[in-house]
Amino acid sequence: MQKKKPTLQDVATKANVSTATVSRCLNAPDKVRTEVQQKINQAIDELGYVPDGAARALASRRTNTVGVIVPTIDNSIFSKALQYLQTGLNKANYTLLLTNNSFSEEIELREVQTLLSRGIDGIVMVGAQHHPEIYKAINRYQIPIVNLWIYDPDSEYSCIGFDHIKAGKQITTHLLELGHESFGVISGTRENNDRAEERFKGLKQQLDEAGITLEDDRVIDCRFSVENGSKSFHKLLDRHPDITAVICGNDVLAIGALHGAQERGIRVPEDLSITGFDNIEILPFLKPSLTTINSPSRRMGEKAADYILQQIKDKTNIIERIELEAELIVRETTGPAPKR
Amino acid sequence: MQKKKPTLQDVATKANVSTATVSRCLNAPDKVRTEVQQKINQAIDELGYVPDGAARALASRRTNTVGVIVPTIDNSIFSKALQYLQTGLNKANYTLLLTNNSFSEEIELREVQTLLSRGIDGIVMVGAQHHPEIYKAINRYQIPIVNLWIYDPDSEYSCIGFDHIKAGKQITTHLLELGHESFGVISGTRENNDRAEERFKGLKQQLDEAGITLEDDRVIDCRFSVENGSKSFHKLLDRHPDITAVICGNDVLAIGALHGAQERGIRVPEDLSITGFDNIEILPFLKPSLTTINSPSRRMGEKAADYILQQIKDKTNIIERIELEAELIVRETTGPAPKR
DNA sequence: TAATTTAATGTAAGCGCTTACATATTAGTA
DNA sequence: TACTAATATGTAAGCGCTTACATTAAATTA
Repeated sequence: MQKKKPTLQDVATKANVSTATVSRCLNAPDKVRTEVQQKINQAIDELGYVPDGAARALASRRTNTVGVIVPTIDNSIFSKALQYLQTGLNKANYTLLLTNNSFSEEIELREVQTLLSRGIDGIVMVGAQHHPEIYKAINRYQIPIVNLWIYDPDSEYSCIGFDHIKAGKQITTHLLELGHESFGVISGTRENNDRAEERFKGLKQQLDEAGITLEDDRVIDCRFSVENGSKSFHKLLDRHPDITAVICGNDVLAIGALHGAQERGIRVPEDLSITGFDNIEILPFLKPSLTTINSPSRRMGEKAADYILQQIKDKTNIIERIELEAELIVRETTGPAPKR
Repeated sequence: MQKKKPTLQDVATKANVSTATVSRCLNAPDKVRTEVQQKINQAIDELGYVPDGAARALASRRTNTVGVIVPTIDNSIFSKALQYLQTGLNKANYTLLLTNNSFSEEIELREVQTLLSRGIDGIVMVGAQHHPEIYKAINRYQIPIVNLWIYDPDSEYSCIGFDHIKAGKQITTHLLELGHESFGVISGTRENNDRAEERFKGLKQQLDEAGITLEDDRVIDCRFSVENGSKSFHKLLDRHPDITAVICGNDVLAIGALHGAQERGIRVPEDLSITGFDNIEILPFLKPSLTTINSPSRRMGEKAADYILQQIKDKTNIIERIELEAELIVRETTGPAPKR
């Protein structure tokens, strides 16, 4: 057994000062004489003292941590944003606490409550659609909150991201311009996923404007996986062999669709075009490489860190709505619609 | 402004009991009369009371959280294990606190210190190789610790995983049996990554036994990315055009290598075989599909949860070393060595 | 030199909970 | 019925910090 963990008091005794001075030395060194600081730091080293986070949090009402909830960590697109978020927070001596909601509002609520109860100074979530209790709970704690990955000029809460309706329209326009008229959509899970839902809304609007009706059986909802992408592709083409363009909810589904096309001997893009969403790393290396939309992950992460830190520092809760651009990246899976 | 957050005391007052009773009602309900419980729960609901984690941690010396540090969250292979770990912990009402070390021992040390200082009841790390201060720091807190993703029968600390030397041998044996004699290796980063290092050791041993020398210029270290896989592949084949088998440190690198081969017009597996490691979801859908080794991610996650919870419950710190099997999955990127 | 600021440190009251111990209540036993 | 054992609740002392306020020492000013 080790000896008991040293406390602030032990350090104070050893350095012959009061606990208050040690505390100051740790939190506001400029308020303590250099000479005293040295004495204290030496005592800290000798004792191997490490502050107790719980006690500190209880006394100061701050934890120097920010909670983040993403739908799933099994997605490199979130991890990229998280990485920059974390880097930003670390610079300011803040720690990131990460959990995932598995695309469920109930789980998300529970996770938020855990985080709040543990104590966090700010919270970052993905999307704007959350369990109503979540906002209540967060408001009770008066901490800044930001919804990532979306942009809504009328949002009641701060958001940093891009306009998914616009993005959905963007990719559809690209296909319309190539002359496509018969569409299929593998949307991914739209339930509890406002991003996917809005992208879908956008593409549907754009098709409507072009005078193209998207019947329900040309749309397939499924969980995001390569396998589901492939299966759904087959389902779509069984129903509508005339489809020439398949819009996928994300890149993973699109990879599956591409595989499905190859299984059927459908040439991409000569016979049929496929689009993804997110721009994951592997896309340029696929054959054919995948047309997609790039999410500004890095900037979302950076801006989120800046925003949260600013709010914490100023003890304010100013709503900011930051729009970033999502960019269409045309590669080899999209081409002119085949002649009839 | 909302009214101030209610405390245990508020609940006690409202329910006309002492704070001790409320506390018991929350932590050991069977010690409180059902009638009183109802009264208390009603008060809790009406006030919207949520326990303060910091206060609870300070008073009880427990946090009901487990810290986990993975090299990077940008890897679906870790996320799968994490998912099952999280599920296991949640069942026992524990929360998972996740951070990443970016493959750096220094960052890992800092993250560990943050976690310890915040308060965690157990810690899970990946691999056995850590900053020496890490073990010291953890020991000081007397909490259970488990190293995931590795198996070492002589390990000083608990570990759950598989034998990477064996895995490295396994994949090499497969290629040797196919008649390959000229090898190249894209190992990925081996620095601060004992798993990659041991896999490399294993494959080298196996080649040695077969009387094949692996010169240094047949081995390339690089960060794990598709692009690096492709670049490294070209470098290898520029140096040694006779190479017929390329062993990659993980699947992502292997995908890059596969791409490199296609760029060079090298047929896989007719002219050259490629192997990966991890068995990520996309592999079966590649063309050709990738031969790899499957990591028992799910079982690692589950077992880690079981182990940690058990140790916390029993207040023990019994060292366990659990070996799981990593399985060779032969697909289309490996075939007989071409005839000279 | 005395009065007034300013800077450095100490004192001590909590932060919101848990828990050992004391006390009150009820059930069980002879 | 009186006594013991078991059960339920209350009392109050911390857990290890931060911080408002008090105190003291040093610097500045008139």
